[in-house]
Amino acid sequence: MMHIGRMDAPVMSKTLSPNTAADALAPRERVLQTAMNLFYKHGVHSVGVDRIIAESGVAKMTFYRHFPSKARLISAYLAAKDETWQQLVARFTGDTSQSAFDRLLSLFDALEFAIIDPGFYGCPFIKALAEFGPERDEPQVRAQIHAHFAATEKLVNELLKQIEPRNAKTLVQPFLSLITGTLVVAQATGGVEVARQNKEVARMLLSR
Amino acid sequence: MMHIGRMDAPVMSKTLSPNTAADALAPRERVLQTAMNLFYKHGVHSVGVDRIIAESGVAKMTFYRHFPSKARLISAYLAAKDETWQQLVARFTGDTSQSAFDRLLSLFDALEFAIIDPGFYGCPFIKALAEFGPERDEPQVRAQIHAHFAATEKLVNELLKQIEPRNAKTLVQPFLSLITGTLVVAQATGGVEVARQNKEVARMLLSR
DNA sequence: CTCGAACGATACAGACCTGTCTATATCGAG
DNA sequence: CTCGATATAGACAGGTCTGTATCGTTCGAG
Repeated sequence: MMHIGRMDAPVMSKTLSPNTAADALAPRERVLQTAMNLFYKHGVHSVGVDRIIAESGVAKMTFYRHFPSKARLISAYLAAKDETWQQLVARFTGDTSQSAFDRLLSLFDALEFAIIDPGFYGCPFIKALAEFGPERDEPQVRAQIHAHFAATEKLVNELLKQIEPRNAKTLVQPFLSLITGTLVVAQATGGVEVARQNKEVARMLLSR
Repeated sequence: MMHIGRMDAPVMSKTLSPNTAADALAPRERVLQTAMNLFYKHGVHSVGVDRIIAESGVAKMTFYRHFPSKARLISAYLAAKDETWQQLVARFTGDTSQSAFDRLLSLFDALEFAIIDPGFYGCPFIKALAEFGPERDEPQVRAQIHAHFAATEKLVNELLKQIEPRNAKTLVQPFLSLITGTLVVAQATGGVEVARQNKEVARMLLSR
């Protein structure tokens, strides 16, 4: 349920000494890296496997050996994006010696950190939610998307219950709105100041 | 700049008396209606013109007479979505006899009205923003998307300047975050209560 | 050294994509 | 009635999509 990718992990079969520099990665990692960039930038439905295969410099059969279908590659892409996001969140809000108040506010520092990256093009899961509508196909992908939002909701809910147990229920979704809205507004405007401003708004909401 | 669609508007060439009921519309309107539903539900890139032509019961040449390319149809789709949204906003916030405070809060009633519709699948422009990344193609479509967000920002900014002129600048993007976040959270969770909760949050922010 | 697994290169199948073309039918205006 | 505009029906071109198949090569393990 957690790991979508394979476990065999050839990672470094040949080229024991790093050859050139760029293409020294194992084929599976080259494919995944290329897919990460292209899927995130252009959307999963606008990028075909042919392009990923060409730009990753891998044979088609090698691609299909590691990812039996495009849907599996999309799953691996979302799983990797989720993992980096969870690590970022843990880095900013994981210090349990801090107060829940500070930890929740630090979530907006994590947003700013993500947004300030020049390679930021919006939240991958909001974009994936837009590309996979209420169809019945690709249930695996849809499950990953919802799991991501559920995890964020759980974190916010637990922190809010420590801060303001009485108003936690009515504040969870507003905080989720503020978080997702930060990412959408940053994507639409290209600006980065929205994260800091929303952090102050969050502080006000918690300090009534 | 405003109108993307054609002006000729055949609308009712024949069938002066409404024939059956459903397919009594002019071909152009049938195509646009079908495209509205399919594009909004499945995303513009997942739906081909062949399907729109088939489901609208129109000949291919008729389609291409009214919409010289798929991009033009997407433009017409977004223009129509924007028009209905602007009408909804005007209906809820256009009463200038009310206070700017009440008008801005009414915007969240408009959101609730939109979300409560069983055919709600998220904000068409957030979804379009996700499907049209930072590419250089389709500049017309990208311009429409940004014009939509700019219009919302302008409205919020003008209302905020009347309510709290001193803090308007730092509140515009938080309010835009709250608005877009409302739509994303409603899409992701399927719930409708987020609109009301965010309205109360907005009230708190304006009543410090 | 030999065998087998992984990889590269490329051709191929069948479906779908956008957009064009031809031929025909209908209907209102002059 | 005739003409022109608009509609239908459907074939077609050229490209792209996902996924499979074929043929070598490379390289490490036994």
